[in-house]
Amino acid sequence: MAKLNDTTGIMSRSAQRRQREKEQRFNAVLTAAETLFASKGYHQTSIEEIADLAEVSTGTVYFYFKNKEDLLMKLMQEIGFVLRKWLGDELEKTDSTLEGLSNVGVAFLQDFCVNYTEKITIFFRESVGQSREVEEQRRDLFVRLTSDIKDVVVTISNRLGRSFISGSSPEVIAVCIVGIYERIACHYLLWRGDSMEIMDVAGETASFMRGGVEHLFAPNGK
Amino acid sequence: MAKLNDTTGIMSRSAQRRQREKEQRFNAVLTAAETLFASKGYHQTSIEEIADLAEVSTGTVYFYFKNKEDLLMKLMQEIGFVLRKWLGDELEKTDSTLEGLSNVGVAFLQDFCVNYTEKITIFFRESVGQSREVEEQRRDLFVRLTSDIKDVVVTISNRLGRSFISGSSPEVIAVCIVGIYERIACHYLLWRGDSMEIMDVAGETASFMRGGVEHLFAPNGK
Amino acid sequence: MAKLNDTTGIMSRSAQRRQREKEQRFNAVLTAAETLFASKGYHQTSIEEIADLAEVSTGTVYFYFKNKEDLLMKLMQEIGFVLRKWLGDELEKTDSTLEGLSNVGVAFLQDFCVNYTEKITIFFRESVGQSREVEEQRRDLFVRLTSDIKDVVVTISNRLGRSFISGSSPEVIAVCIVGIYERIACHYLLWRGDSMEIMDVAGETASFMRGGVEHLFAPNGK
Amino acid sequence: MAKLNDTTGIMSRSAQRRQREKEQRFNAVLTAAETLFASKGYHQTSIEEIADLAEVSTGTVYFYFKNKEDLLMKLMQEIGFVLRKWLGDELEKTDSTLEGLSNVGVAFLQDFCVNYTEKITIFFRESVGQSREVEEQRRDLFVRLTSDIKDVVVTISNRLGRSFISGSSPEVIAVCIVGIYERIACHYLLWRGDSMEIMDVAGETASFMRGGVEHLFAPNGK
DNA sequence: CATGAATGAGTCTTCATTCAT
DNA sequence: CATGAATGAAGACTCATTCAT
Repeated sequence: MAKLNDTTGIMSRSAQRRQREKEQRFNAVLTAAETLFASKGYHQTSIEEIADLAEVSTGTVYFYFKNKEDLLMKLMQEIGFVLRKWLGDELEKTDSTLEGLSNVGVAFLQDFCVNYTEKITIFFRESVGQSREVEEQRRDLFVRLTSDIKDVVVTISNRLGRSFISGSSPEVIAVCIVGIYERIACHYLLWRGDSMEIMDVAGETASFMRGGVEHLFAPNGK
Repeated sequence: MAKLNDTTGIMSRSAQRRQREKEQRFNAVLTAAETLFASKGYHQTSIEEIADLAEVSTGTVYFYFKNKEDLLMKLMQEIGFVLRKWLGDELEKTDSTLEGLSNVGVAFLQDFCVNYTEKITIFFRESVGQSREVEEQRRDLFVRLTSDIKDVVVTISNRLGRSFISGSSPEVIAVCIVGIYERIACHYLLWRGDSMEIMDVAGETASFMRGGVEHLFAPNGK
Repeated sequence: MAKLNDTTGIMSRSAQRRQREKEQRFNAVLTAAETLFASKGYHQTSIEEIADLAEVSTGTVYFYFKNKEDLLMKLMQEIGFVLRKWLGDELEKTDSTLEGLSNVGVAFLQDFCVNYTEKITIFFRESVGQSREVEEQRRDLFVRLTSDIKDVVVTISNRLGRSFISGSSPEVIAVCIVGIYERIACHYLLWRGDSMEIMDVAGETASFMRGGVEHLFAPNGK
Repeated sequence: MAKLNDTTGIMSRSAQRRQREKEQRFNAVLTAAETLFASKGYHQTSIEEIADLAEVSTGTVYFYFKNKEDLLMKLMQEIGFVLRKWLGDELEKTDSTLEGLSNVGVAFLQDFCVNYTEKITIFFRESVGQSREVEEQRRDLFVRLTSDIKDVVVTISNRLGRSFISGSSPEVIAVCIVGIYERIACHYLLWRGDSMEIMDVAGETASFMRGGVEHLFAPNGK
């Protein structure tokens, strides 16, 4: 996962072990924070609780993270990394068709959200309305995701030989898609806590998305 | 706006005035909280700051509101009231057509969000990830809005003599619509802070929405 | 009971009524305070609660009493008055014999404490450890009661033609007696809350007291 | 005195020192609280004052004690421990005679009260009429002391081959004794603040007590 | 006189952060 | 490096008291 100091030089065995232990500690703290932030909320979680769960001291937390906010920032980075990695992989599997995009949407709800509920919770709930820095990073991640999706949408349109009704369409589409999946996930997974239901609605959600995208294609030719 | 004690009995003039002043104070505090929560954030705002801005003492704040959380709850109530009132009025103006729904979407971004940016900010950002009670109320409001929209969608489909691909479609549609408008508002208004841009994208957003809705109509078979 | 302004002059009927109402209000507040102080404790009782129970406003409380402490002071005065009145009456009934003193002791536990539990609670518990003024008044009442008892003890000894082993004996005896009855009341009534038990031990307590007094008589030498 | 964590395992020297310092801090805070509670009163003493006197920060007070009430509770524990330890030691010195009991009574006033005036003040004054928990602990201590004394009284009677006029006599006697010494201490030491006088009355108090006890012995008849 | 809304000083309490060992 | 005790600024909240009506 995350690397702390990528001092990829020659190292003695013991130095390697120490290096490994450091990374383990770093990840232990990060994981503990993820668990607690998701279940109790960012403000309701104290550094001491995180340290306890990670089986380290509070001081150690501050060795790896500048402060509580930094912990959340690093967590967001990790979440962003995992999410975009997943999205990239999924998108690659597709053949740049609307069908493929639909499949990714279904997979997002049925696979990603179900398996990474904590990450989703932090991204969609706990990181909201915190400090300016966190908000900025949150926005960045959203922008990047939007951009990823926009690119796919553009690719799809090219492949189909279609254009959009305006230059801003791809972005609007991407933002809409992100909004749809955010709220569907919140509504059916975080609030209703029902991973059955989300399976059911995944298909319809994808249909809705597809309909939206198609509706912004410019009238087809001639 | 908000009424405190609607003791609409016989009252002396002076009693009426005092009653009025009480309501004014209540609203002054609520408005101050709205302003500060929206600009600085809920946690970054202290009761003292709210009191100062409302030109009352901290004690007065606690006379009208049980505690800080209660202030946020009452604020959410007010926001919910205004938002649903606005939505209800707008929806009524439409003739239960997709065209009408699109217009409401446009108006939401171009009118409501621009004129009530603070309310939008609190609803979409500052009320997120707070205590269980606040989260519950937030969810309630979302559910109610979703329900409002679902009803319209059903009405439209009836009027068109069309049905949906599944029984859950109207709800999925409503959730998607809410998600779209939430994120579009956040993206273009709260983050970019550009009320020009939101004017531009309002139309395309409405188109996307319309496409999504239509795509969940069952094939219009004979 | 307590008089507020003893303006015993000529008064119009309405003035008399108003006077009466004032006294009623004064007593209502005092009684409410007594009830609440005894049941919830002095510090746990707010002026507002007292006002509510007395069915007046907080402002009215402050019209009759300088402040919260004054309320406790006046309450102590009332308690002191009732207690010393009762004691005086009871002692008068006796014929200045040890037997008579014993009877008073029994009556104190069986009658007074049972009928005036709230007053006892405030005197023995709630008035303890408050401000300097209250503590002083408490001490004064104790001193007065001690003095009352000392006088009786001296009278009894005179009547018996006996003297004490030292000049300070009567006072020591009185203080001991007060201590005995205070703790017996606390132990069996306030803590065990059992008014049955206190009936049982009243006799033995009186015996103990009697034995103590007699033991401080100087040897009945020629 | 008080031990915090009696981890009597193997410890490095420095760990031992740190452990010792922790206990010292704990005791410093406890002692500061004792001093201030006794002199200014529980409610009139703020945590900040205690921290100042103990030369620590307010945070440190909360590191060792859950809250202000806990501080009082722990103080009461300590007082109870010291008092019962002293009483146990003194009673052991006696040969279970009334004479011995009298001596303990004298020593209580002349030694204990004079040397531990603050503890006495808190036990007899400042811990009264606080929260339910504190009152409960206070009662517990009283009950325990009463029980200790009851046991001695029973032992004495056995040794003398005498019985009491009723089964409840030993307890009544014990409660009376506790009451006597409580009030004598308050009257002469806390109120008059005269440690001379208490020396004088100690003997007579003991005589009174002795007379009381003897008077509850059943007639020594054949 | 009675009312009850307004006041604001006073406290407890939390907890992120630091740093000596 | 890890530890965890110590720090202290910050803030929520209470409630006795006042005073305009």
